[in-house]
Amino acid sequence: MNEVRTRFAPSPTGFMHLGGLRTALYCYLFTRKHKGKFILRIEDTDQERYVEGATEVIYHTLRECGIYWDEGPDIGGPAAPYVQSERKDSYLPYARQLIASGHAYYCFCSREELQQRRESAESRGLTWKYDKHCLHLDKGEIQRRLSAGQPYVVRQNTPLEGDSGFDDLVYGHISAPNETLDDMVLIKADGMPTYNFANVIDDHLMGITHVIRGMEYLSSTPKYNLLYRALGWSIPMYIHLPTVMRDAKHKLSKRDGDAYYSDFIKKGYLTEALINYLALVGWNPGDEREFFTMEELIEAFSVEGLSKSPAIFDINKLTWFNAEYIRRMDPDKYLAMAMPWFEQALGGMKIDCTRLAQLMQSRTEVFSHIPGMISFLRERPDFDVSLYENKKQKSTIASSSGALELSRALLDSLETWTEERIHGALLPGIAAAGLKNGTVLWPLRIALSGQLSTPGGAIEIAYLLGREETFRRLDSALRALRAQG
RNA sequence: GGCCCCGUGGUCAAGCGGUUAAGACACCGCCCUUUCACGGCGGUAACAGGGGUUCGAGUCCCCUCGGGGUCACCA
Repeated sequence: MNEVRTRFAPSPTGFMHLGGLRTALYCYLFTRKHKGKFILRIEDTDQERYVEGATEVIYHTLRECGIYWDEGPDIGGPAAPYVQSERKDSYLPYARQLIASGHAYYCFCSREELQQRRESAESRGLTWKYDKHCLHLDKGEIQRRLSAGQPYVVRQNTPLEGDSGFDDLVYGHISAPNETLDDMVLIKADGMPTYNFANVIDDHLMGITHVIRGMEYLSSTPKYNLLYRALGWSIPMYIHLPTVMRDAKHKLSKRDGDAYYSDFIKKGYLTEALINYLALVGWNPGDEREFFTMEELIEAFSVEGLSKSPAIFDINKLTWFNAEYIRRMDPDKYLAMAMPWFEQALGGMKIDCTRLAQLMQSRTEVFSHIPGMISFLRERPDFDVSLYENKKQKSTIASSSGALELSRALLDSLETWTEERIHGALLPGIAAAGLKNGTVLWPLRIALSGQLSTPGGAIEIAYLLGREETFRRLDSALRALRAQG
């Protein structure tokens, strides 16, 4: 069997979209699995859509994700160049060859004429398809217009009879009656090839054996196959991928503002978690495994595991993956990654960040959630005394005053402010008073934090806050309670 | 609208003619516990509908419905 060669062919029109990233991932996994060559090709035949710097974004996003190409614009290769705009002279000869063999023809219809005829057809309830008007121009007429410099495009001459159905590795047999196929434009008036044409030519010239792409190309594939045959080339294998959806009705789109790789990274999602999750949207390994390194994905990947139906991107599940990856992270790495978020929430506050990180690691789902979870350390929010009420802890607003006074008295004698000492002062004292731990520690935590749930309990928070701030908050809470009662 | 594709719980998704129809996320409950989170245990919840074929259908066929894609001198 010949070597597997695949390609990922994005357009440099913006940031890396998650749908595109998943396509690149599957393409990469398939290729590595089969020990083939993965090629990166930049499709920039549309000058107007070119975005400065977009190519670089593609490069570093892929590399950051652990997707490496064997041939590409920046590293070269036997089929160079790998940027379509640099290959523009190579398409026209093939178009001419197709014209000569009758598989394509010059078309001089202007956009206005086309629009008119299309509208006319549609108003009569007919489905518009290019009417092959220019196919019937005689040679002399064509030559005359050409020499007169009249603008033209080159169109594919699709047959009116027969069938161009083909077999897709994921979707199985796709039927395609030729009569439904339109004569698509191959060469635009500016001399540049259309995406459709350039794709076929480049895939062949680059020796692509397996075309892996989104299923939006499923219905144009028959036309591509006609081109391959007309040129006498062998048709690649096709692996079309189901769409990644935002919800049942919409695909994940750039407009949502939530679809770019960089958006997720900014929010504090980990690349590994994102890749792991993305791999599972539209593919399953056939067993119960959920956590995969890139190596394991390569090992497990198979076309049989690919699904045909569109899959909704579930931010919930991604977040769960992210939280799992964070929990499994080396504590030092967690501290390093969490630090900027700690600083954002705490400003210049002096605090034991190592301890804070220990408390936060199992509670962090997404890094951007951190500031909201710990900002109470910097400034205690105003809170309602009803927070002191907790049935299970036998804590009431009435009992809380006493609990706080007791806490204050027990802590007052402490000189060394460590968790161990705080614990050692508080718990025996609570026991001696004949109270339940929660009855004292619940209100204490509320008084110190001003909120129902916190990372860590009363002792940890008192420690993090430091002696001075702990007493300041205790006293303020006591005052509020007295004012109340 | 024409053509193409898809249709198992809220979501991802096993299942490839015979299963009590897995598992994961989410949700709910219980346990652990000074809150929350983690962890442990348990629970609610699905074959879009209708016809066939078959001893037997989520699995095969047809129709209906629902959804997506595509019909550009965009890629």
